[in-house]
Amino acid sequence: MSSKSSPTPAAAPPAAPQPADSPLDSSLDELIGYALRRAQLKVFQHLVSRLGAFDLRPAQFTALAIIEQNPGLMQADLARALAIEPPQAVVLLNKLESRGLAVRVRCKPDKRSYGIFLSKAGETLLRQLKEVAAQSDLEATAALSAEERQQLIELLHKVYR
Amino acid sequence: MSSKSSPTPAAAPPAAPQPADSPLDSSLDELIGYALRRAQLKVFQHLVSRLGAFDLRPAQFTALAIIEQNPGLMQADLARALAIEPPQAVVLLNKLESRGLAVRVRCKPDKRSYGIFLSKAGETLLRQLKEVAAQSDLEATAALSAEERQQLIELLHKVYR
DNA sequence: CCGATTAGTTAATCTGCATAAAAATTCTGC
DNA sequence: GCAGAATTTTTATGCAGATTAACTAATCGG
Repeated sequence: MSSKSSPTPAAAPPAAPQPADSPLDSSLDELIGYALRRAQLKVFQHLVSRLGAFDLRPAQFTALAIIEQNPGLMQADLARALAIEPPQAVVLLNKLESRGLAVRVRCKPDKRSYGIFLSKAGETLLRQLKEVAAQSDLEATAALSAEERQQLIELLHKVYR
Repeated sequence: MSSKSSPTPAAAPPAAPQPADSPLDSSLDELIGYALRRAQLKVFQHLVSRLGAFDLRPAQFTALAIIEQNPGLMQADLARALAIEPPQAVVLLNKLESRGLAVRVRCKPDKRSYGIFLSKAGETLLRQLKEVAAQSDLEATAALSAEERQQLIELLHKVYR
């Protein structure tokens, strides 16, 4: 009986696993990382579907918001703020610029770098997007009270700050 | 004045944006989705580096934990629990099986499906992995007290349940 | 027994993301 | 002021993860 070719199963077949997808984990439920991943996935997907109406991805919305708060910043700064590599900032900005939402301006004494700004259209759209994002947030976290939302935000800030 | 070829910048160049990466956002800080994404990224990357010592990815660890809790489950069930598509479950299981951590057993009356089980080695390794994951969790959320961790977990469960 | 359905697999494709190298410009030491 | 190092952006390449479509094998319903 020790001549099994494959590793020996460690438990006997209990016939039917429950087909529901909710109680399939258990030891994982104690892990913050696991809960974070699942919650983030849900909220993110909700936002993706909402931004889809504008043909935008979350990172592009984030980029617009960062540019608004830091007009004239350089691409390398934007990349760092988005936690992406510079080459990705290029394609992201290309998209935003080709859609007329942001502009690269050669204005510094240093002619290697650009200053990045929102266009008027970008500013206008961003105002809408902020509302959309805020609402998406509320909807995706409908199970929470306003108080709990505030608690959650503060705890999350503590984690990544 | 209306003859600009590119979209008009909406703000004047304020010379130097602060190079720090911390205070680059602001309206984003009110969004739960944004905070979730950043916190999740941090905790996830921490776990990735810890599991790297075992040449495992987080999804593989999660799969092992799910198999342990649901011995004999079918691949389709596993895919649903992991929120991945069946073809991905195939490559994931191939890896686990080739490393001798899990086994597919044709045992059901239905000879199309497999029952999936942990091997002895898989059970042993999983015990270690759980400790590693729990510790990684603690380290990545070192800014929180035990109480705050419990609060955070409960809030996150409310969001994705 | 035969068509329709289901579980698993394979293959082709796509995407996001990272790394490396290239091009243009600025800075530094002498 | 000039050669070489450093910096900002861009281009090119490659890779891991994921999705889709098509294929095989087995079950189910009449």
